[in-house]
Amino acid sequence: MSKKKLTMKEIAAAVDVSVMTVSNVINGRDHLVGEETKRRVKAAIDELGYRPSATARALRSSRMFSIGFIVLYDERKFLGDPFIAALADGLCAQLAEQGYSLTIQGVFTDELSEAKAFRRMETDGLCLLLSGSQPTKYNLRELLKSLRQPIVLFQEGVQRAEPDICSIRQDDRGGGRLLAEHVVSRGARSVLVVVPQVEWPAISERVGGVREALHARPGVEMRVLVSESEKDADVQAALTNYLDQGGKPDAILAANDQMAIAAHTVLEQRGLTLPDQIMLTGFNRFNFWRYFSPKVTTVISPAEQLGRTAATALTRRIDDGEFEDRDIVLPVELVQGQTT
Amino acid sequence: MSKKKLTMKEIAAAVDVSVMTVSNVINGRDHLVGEETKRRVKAAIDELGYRPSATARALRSSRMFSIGFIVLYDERKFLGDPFIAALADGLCAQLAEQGYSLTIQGVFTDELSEAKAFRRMETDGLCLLLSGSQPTKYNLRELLKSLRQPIVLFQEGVQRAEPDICSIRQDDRGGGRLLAEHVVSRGARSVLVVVPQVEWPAISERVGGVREALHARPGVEMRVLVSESEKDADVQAALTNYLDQGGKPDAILAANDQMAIAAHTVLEQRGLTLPDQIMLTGFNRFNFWRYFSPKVTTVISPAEQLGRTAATALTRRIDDGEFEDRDIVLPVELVQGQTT
DNA sequence: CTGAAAGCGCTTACAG
DNA sequence: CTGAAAGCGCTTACAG
Repeated sequence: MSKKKLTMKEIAAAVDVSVMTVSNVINGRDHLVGEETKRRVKAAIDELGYRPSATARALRSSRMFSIGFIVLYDERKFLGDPFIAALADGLCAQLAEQGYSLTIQGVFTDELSEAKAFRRMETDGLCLLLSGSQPTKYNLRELLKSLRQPIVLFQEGVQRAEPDICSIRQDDRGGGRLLAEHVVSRGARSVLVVVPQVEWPAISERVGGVREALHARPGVEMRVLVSESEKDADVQAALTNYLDQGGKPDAILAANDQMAIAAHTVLEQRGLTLPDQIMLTGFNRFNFWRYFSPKVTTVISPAEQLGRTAATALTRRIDDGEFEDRDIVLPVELVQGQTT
Repeated sequence: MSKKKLTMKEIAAAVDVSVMTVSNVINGRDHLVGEETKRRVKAAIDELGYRPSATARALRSSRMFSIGFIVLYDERKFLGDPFIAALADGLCAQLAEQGYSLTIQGVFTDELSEAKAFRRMETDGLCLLLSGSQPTKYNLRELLKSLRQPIVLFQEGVQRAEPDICSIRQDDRGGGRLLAEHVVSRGARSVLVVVPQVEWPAISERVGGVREALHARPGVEMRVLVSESEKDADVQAALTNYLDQGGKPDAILAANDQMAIAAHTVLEQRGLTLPDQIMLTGFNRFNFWRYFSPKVTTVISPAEQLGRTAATALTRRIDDGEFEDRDIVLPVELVQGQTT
């Protein structure tokens, strides 16, 4: 194996053709190269172990074959969050299949203003998972437009007149509907929805779905309990307070599995038996779900599939010049556990 | 905001200096630029919203400011695995701080031979998490050498005479020792270590640590139970079989938390109470750990810190030309749960 | 089907 | 302290 880095020039010299021809062979422009020449060039490439410089290609053709994934987060979780990890996993797997690589970047919400992260990214497209309050998000939108890259936004609502942004999300509304119908069909007449204070679009959708389903059932009462955050202690404090004040829901629909599990501790302490005296549901069924007993009735998040879908949508967009579909919603599925 | 992409040329023209001077300002070569010139260049950059092309810089200087993370895996887990996710998280966070980006790539063990993943990577350094059997790993080593990039290997033993490979791992041996000493100090006289058949170096180390600690305690018996895989069903089958044949360990030390939790089901079915009749320990304490009851005594994995350490080691290596330390071991910490 | 020339946007290595 | 020239390794746009 030689010391120096090989270039097209060396290959061209070895086969005695021009670099142009080598380039054509490498890029599969078969109609521009003779059968025999092609064979000889390929042989030389294999033999000498040449690999093209992606950097040089990128500089000249402004195609990077690389997608960026930027995650905005408040707390210390990022890839520790199972949703984010699953998204990244799906993205990575699908992009690899299409010959793209994935560059990941976590950005703290308050560092956003500098937006160094974005500016450094030299990619053909960007995937974004936002978080934080709406005003921050608004500034972000402005920023995104200035990047002139196709963008996939995860778990956000449809975009207005922004043609180069594609929204990909799971059917949170449908999930809310499924869960509400499920507990009602099992006898619930009063439902308590527990949500964190921060307004994630996904969570609003879930609540919206519950409301929609219950509208069709005039006899069923729905209340919303807002906990300060999605942390266990906050959820438990809010629920304890609610029950102390005489609240007696037939079913508690938590905004996600973690919150449902936190709520379960309170119910257990009070000696409430599930599902007889009270029902409980979560949302998402990530990996940790199976370690908790009882198994909480929940809805399966297609998180990895969201990532794969994003990869496909973006690479198509890069090839075709526009997004085929700018609002993609993936279905969720109810899983009955032991709590309903 | 202009349509066309800005280059250094435009900035240079705007301030009426040469591109060379703009380049010097951007790269902080302050001794080469006058105070006043520098100020004016910076003003123009801000005003016009110029950002340098990382690609062009990379082509010319062969510095990518990018690190690759390649994960070899057999099963469908990749970033779904909490260890991998934590590693990636730490890497990403620390690299971002140092102005580097992270490119992630998952590679199936059996696709390794093609090694396309590696060849495509244009990075300044590589982090690797291997898996699979030893022979595969051996081929890999050969491959790594041919890449001519500094490499960090996670959770592998020290490398022989390979100067540009740095091993970073947690103190699995020490963790094994801690757990063994702990159960012995609480009265265990016979210890059963449960490991999966696949030989991960990290797991061999854990077993080695247990053996080491028990050597110092002549009265204590140690046995090793090999389960076909680390899957729940396999662990449970192996343990059931062992107990059926009359095995009566005082303590079961599982190779990790998942396996400990799987084992717990078997102990529970048999009506064994923990920790009185039998003790149980795991390893790693990832996020899911807290969802299981009882809390299993375990050891905290510094996984995220391993990632951060890798980032620091690699960027230093890139700047200094060689690794400062080629075998870095991070400490683990015992957490007593309710099972010992 | 094949190739010589120009250039992507920077940095290196010089000369002033 | 400042700048003109060359070149990193490819692809684009042409001419034959």
